[in-house]
Amino acid sequence: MAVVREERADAARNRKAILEAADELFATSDSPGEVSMDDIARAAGVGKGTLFRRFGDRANLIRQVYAVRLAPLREQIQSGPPPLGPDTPPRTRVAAIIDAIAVVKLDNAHLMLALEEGGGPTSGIYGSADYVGVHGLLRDLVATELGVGRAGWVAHVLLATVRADLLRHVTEGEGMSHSALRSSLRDFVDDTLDH
Amino acid sequence: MAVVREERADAARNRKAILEAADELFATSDSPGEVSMDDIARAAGVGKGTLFRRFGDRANLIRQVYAVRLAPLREQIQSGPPPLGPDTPPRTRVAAIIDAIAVVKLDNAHLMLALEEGGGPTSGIYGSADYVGVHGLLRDLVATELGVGRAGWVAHVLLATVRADLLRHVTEGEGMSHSALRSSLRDFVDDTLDH
DNA sequence: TGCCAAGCGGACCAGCAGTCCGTATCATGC
DNA sequence: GCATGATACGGACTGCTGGTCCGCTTGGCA
Repeated sequence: MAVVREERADAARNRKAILEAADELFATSDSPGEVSMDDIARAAGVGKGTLFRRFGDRANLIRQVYAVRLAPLREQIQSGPPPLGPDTPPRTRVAAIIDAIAVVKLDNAHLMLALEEGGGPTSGIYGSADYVGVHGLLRDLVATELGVGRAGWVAHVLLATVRADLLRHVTEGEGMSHSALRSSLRDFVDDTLDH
Repeated sequence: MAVVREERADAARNRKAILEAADELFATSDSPGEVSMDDIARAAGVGKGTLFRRFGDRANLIRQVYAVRLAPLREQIQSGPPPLGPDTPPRTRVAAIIDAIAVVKLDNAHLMLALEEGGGPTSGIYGSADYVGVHGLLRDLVATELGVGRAGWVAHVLLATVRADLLRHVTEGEGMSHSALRSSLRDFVDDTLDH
């Protein structure tokens, strides 16, 4: 077993600076597509080489920023208290998870757009570990209500319902309030699980 | 009233060649993102300037190709016989429309991906006339079943359900057959309209 | 303090969408 | 059939992108 090399201090500092700069830029830019890697490097006070050395490519950088923002939610779902944590009746938990995802995406709209737009060339969001993970969990939860046959598909539909661009269109384009949206979403989840 | 200038013969010929070449390239390429405008110009036997003169930019070219492929469906919905045409009970019609959209997207998977990926920088699919149109129609149809309050949101959800990347993931990634997918979709639409 | 793996940065590259303009072609009036 | 001006053509060109490369610097260990 090889000893895992400790990350050098300057490397760690730069990683942090890059993640923060990227988060800031994605959060403030109107369209995430127009944030370039050079912009991020400059904002982080770092050379472009460093940026690519740390993160490999743009898609991965975006995923990492996203992972930071998503960590608390993942934590809550994996081992937090009800209604998100494991100690919750399936139906309630599904509703809570969908609601929580919606909230995170509404709060981090720009970043989530960046992820869903440029997250991967061929793969898209559906290939990401995050999607697969949450889909699997929802599938299992839904299966206890509707049976395994329909669960996989229903879980996809539930997640399609909280896609960042849809949420943005409904709130910014149609002017629906966040609370009205969340309530529609809740009704929809309820109805969907009623069969 | 100014007489509308007739399109010159060579211009018309080139437009057709470009649309056909683009359709072909998007249909055969694995990832639509890797089809460049130069590729299309070359395949159409036309200079790049011509291509941009006709279509303005990439997003618009994709929309035009898409419009050609979608024309028959739009026609059917606007004035065809049941179950797609206007002379159909709302519930049946909604199901038929969603199913027909799914079929078109499954049959033209690559092109639809191109549209949804690169259809517009900020706007995305939700800004497109096609989306707005079909959403409006579905909203009205759904309203007769569920009331106007929920109709707008439900129409969005129904359409989110037939997004090209989701359909692709479920069929190619998870290996679901087209018929199984369509049947899941039909069940889902039924259930959704049952409230 | 000396050493060297690890890390750094920015010049560099290939490829992209989109522009520009000198040249060629079409349609029309005669 | 021909002259003529509007229309369209094409490909060199621009500016910018994501990503690579490599000579130089730095951090951490002995």
